[in-house]
Amino acid sequence: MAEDYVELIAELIETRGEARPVEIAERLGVKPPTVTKNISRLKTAGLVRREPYRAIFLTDAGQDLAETCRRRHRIVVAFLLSLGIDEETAERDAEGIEHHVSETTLEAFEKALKPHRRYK
Amino acid sequence: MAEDYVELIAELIETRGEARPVEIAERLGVKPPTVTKNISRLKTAGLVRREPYRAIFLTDAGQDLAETCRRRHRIVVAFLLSLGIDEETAERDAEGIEHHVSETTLEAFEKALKPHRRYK
DNA sequence: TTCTGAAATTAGACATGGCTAATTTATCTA
DNA sequence: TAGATAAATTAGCCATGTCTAATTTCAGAA
Repeated sequence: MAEDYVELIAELIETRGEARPVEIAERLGVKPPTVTKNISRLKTAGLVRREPYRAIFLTDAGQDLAETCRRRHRIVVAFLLSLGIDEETAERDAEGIEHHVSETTLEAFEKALKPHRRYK
Repeated sequence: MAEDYVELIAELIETRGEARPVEIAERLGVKPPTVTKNISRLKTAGLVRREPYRAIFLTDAGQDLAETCRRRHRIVVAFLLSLGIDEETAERDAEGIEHHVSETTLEAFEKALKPHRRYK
């Protein structure tokens, strides 16, 4: 859960300027109360900083995790695309796969990708 | 959960002659009471047939699901191996990945694999 | 500056999947 | 055949992640 949230929060901050529960709920396909509860868990875990009714920010730890997740996501998507899979499927499958890929496998994906230069 | 269970039950029946909770617990890394509870859920779901204190059998639906899962598992493992990943990592990662791979991606894996002929 | 509508939160319920401790059942052996 | 032991089950607890209904807060428009 944490990974999906910090990844999305980082993206929202980048593209929208800030991350709001209502946006997160829409993007993750859950209801706002679920987001509120999960954000407070992330806060307890030291991944986000925030005051009630305000926008959500990532702590340093949160940013690190987000960066790790986004790198994995990028690599997995690029790899699937390099196999000829369509973008929508690649995105959808990567979402599920990225949480289960070891560093070893990720490196193998990168290596298999290198000659193509279709990512980054 | 159901997929992991039926997959393992099918394998145990094949290699051991029968599937017992204690074996399942060991293989999945959970405790026996957890297995009892989950088996009864699988029974409710129509995937297994069984009487208390007896071995576990798959219904037709359970066998179909097991077959589907095992095919996916085989393909994913073979594909990871074909990338040069070691067996242990391939097995471990496949365990997580297989539940998130669409048929489209699975076919892409098979296709990428064909020239190697290292599976089946 | 007040009020209204959207966003967020709280409260409380539910399903899933895990655990420990205690009990029951089945089986094998003495 | 009677006990002992290993397997299985039951009871009851916990954490996670979801929901709906009700309430609170905030911010912009009248």
